[in-house]
Amino acid sequence: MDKLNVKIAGEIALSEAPGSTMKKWREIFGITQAELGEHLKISASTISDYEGNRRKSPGIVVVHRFVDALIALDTGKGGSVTRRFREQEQETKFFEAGEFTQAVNAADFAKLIDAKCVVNSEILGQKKLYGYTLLDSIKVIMEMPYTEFPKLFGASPERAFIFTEVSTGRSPMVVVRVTQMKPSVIVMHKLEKVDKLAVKIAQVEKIPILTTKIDIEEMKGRLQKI
Amino acid sequence: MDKLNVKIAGEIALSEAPGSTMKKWREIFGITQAELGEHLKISASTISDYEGNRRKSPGIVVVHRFVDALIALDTGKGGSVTRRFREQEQETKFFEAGEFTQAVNAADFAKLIDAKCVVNSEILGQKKLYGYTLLDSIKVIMEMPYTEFPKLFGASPERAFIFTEVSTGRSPMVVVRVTQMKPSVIVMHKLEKVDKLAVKIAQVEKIPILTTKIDIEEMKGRLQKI
DNA sequence: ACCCCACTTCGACAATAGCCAAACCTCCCG
DNA sequence: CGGGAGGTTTGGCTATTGTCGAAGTGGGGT
Repeated sequence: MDKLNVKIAGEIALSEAPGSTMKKWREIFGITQAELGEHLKISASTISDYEGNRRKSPGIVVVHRFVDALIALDTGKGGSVTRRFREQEQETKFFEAGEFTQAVNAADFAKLIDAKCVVNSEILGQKKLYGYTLLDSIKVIMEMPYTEFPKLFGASPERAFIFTEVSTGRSPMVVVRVTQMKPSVIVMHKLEKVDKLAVKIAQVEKIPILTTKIDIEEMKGRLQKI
Repeated sequence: MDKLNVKIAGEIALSEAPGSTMKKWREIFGITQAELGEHLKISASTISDYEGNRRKSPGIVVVHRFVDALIALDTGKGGSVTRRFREQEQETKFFEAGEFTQAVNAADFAKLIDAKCVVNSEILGQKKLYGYTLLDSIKVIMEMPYTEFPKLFGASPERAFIFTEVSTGRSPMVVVRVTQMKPSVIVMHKLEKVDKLAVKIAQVEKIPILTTKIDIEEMKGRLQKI
């Protein structure tokens, strides 16, 4: 059952003037009484009766059909309203952080996620991780306001940054270079060969770079088990 | 209108078997038909009629009363169920963030919320604020998962952290000291005298501390106007 | 001025909700 | 075993809902 549907239905059901609430939602969806009536196979005047609060306690079946009709008609038109509400619901998520309950050695971490160390492998074993942050590199770079950057650290800066949607791996490293964010380890998801500048940055910053090809959900699952 | 109420009402309204859903919720609340009936001044058998789905489309007024009764009865018993759901549903409710549309000087900000600067007042005028974060200090320390910390920053780290429910002000400052969160200004709500260690931390971190006694809702109102 | 569209208002009527009381189940427990 | 607590079932009565169509209102647009 969809959250938006439940919300609309709930609002109508708890309203002192259910009809007015129905009207509000119909208008939000930009649907005319006639359209609605046609879809529901009832006359437009019936809709108006409801919206005018002629029925003080419409049955929930009416409410149910009403809500479904709004969604269905909206979907038929491209679903713009529905989409807007769904988007509103989920706060823009640029990243996902997780913490480990105990320190994890970076080399063990690499094994866990089937990763290969492509840069600075000699210092990998020295790094400890207390958590990880999964980031969509495109989104981080293109959409995330720079003021959000400090957020990426989560509880501890001693963590792995796992970049997804990387092409050459250069941009993520540039970001690491020019900002305060200095993770212990960087994982590039599904990266073929690492950009030269990226390698240089990693060396200067003394951050090992790992690459892995396992599925993201699979990876999250494995990390959760720590 | 409360979210939990809307959710229950919405679920009932959209259910194929509304009575069963009503029953489910009554049981979740651990209320007997008799209790419910008494509260609603209808017979228990009527409740059973509904729960047995004898009415295919109960009116929303019935649903409304039903939901209200559940909440009221639960509240009368201490509100444990209600509380549990609220906690479950809003993990992010540890804090409330707001952004200003323009930079605000910290000294002006202090005036706006009737605050007095008790530490580092000489640098107050140098600080700029782009937003604020209201936090319940007890909750933040006791209940907030580490992974939520980064969210506190909102759009910009140059903001005021307004701690409510403070006793001496020491713990919030310790948190600031040991984590990455370094706001521009810290406001302690209704704090009598500031703890000595807190003062020291503030000096080390160069963060002014303000205190104010105005009502929180009043404060939110004033901040919204910026 | 005229018309169309979106919407409102209202009388009518069959179908259903809303409610009760009384009888009936079913555990659980001393 | 006996009884009480919690729940279900059913017939029955009245108040409302669910629905229509016809007639009416008001704001554009041409």
